[in-house]
Amino acid sequence: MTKKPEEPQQPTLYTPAEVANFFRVDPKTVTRWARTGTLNPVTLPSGHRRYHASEIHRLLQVGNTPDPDTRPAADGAAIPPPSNPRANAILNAVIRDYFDGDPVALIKAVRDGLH
Amino acid sequence: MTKKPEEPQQPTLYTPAEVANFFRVDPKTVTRWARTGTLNPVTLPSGHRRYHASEIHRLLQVGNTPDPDTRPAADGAAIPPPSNPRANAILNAVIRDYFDGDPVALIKAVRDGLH
DNA sequence: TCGCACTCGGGTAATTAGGGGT
DNA sequence: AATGTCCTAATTACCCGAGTGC
Repeated sequence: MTKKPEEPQQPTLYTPAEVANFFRVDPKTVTRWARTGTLNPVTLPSGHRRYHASEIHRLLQVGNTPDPDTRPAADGAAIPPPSNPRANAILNAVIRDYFDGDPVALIKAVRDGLH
Repeated sequence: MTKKPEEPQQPTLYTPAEVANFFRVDPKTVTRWARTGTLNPVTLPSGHRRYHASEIHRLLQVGNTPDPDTRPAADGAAIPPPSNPRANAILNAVIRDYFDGDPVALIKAVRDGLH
């Protein structure tokens, strides 16, 4: 982020319009899905919504390997990214605010979200 | 990160770009939130802003449905979100931006920070 | 001191939410 | 029951130039 954007990264959150295009429906319909609980988006302070890419992909049944989102190169992924002090700072804050200060809990959460 | 537990933990501060990535909005929007009082950032002498991680995390979880509601168990699902849905958006962003989209790399980083 | 990416402003076009009615 | 469309108000995105951070 404060680094370089370089490649067209895959967003982890989608806008209503993007989701609407994926499903070929009106954005209004996407909004209804959110209100009825079909989708669980992130809500901005203003009330606007952003939809989890993983959730959208799952519903689109793109659940194959070509999933453009978080893809763990299970195999010998050349060289693991170097430890980033910035990332460490953020992770500490996340662990403190979301996982009761327990790093293991975070690892579990991420791991559970993988297979 | 989880190492060097010596000093009193300083509050983690996010840049406008980082906050923008977490919410999938334009950095300008983050600035607007600050001006309208939605966010109470640290203001540098120059006028630039830095946002408290705790505050961002709090807003980020407002729109996320904390309840593990009944989800359509679509088999062959893609990568489901982390078990802690409230940390979903931010963790995915961190994985994407700092760990080359590789969740395993994040886990390693956290694990290495434990001892 | 230089360079580059980022952030600050404003101004204007494009999206979004919400309700109502089809 | 589920969508698509019309409307308004509110919010957000992209444009610019200038200043700041690292």
